[in-house]
Amino acid sequence: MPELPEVENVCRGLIPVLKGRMLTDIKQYRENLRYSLPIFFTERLQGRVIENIERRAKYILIHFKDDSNLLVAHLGMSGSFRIETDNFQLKKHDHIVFKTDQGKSISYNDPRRFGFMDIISKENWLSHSFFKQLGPEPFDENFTALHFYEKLKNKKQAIKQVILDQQFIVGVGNIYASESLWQSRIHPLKAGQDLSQLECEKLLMSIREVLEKAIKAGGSTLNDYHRPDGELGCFQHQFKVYAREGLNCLGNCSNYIKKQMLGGRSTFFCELCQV
DNA sequence: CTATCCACCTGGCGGC
DNA sequence: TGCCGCCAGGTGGATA
Repeated sequence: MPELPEVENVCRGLIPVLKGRMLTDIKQYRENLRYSLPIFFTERLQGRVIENIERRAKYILIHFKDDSNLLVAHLGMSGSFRIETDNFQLKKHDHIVFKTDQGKSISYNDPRRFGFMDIISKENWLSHSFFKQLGPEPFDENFTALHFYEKLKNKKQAIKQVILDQQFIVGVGNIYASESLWQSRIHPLKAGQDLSQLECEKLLMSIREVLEKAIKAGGSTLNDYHRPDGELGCFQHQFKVYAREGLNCLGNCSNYIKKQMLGGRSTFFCELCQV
């Protein structure tokens, strides 16, 4: 579910409810999500005042006032937050519930438990194992098409797998990889090192465009993804290729969308439009 | 180094 | 109705 646009929307949805608020009560219903939660997890967050919430790659970072620690959350495949104003009812797969001094409850729900949370030191957080290997943010203006091209030079891997690699560029997941490649008319199986400089420009531009549109649409809702306020994303209605196997290509051709497994992930594309 | 497979989990769907 | 296999937005470890 959560690629960059969804995580970005989650952060934006949490800010109005959490920023400046004190965590007055934290309940933890499991010892572990994907990994073990840190010891004294609830105790360490109790009474903390949230200073800000930001996104790095697909991670959510929660900063506290007068605290040298950072709460880090990753949604995995099925994690979501839900804000309840009153009469909080625990739902299936609610694993952690934060209550604020305004009486709002924010629950972290994650059926598959591929998500995780940790409390890490704020100092040198960038060198923490979560972050030190991450590639550039797609919207980082310092990351240019030329950098993209240079970085691709020795990549024999299929370009779709390259852009899914968070060490190459962060935030692109399985949906937006297929969408960006269709947008830039590049075949997902093309070797990274075979992309021309022009193709790199088109692809980086497409990644930015697709992610930007998806953020504005509130992300994509497949199954049960929702924003913290309960609103659904609607970018799935703008998919050009993802989950459109056998349907007509929306480019200037009369072809249909093909689906192929690549590195264990389904990949959607048009064999005529994408070269 | 790279590439491939697969494990981690639950749930939904289609086929029989 | 039920059972079974397959698939799902991500990441990271083992293996060749």
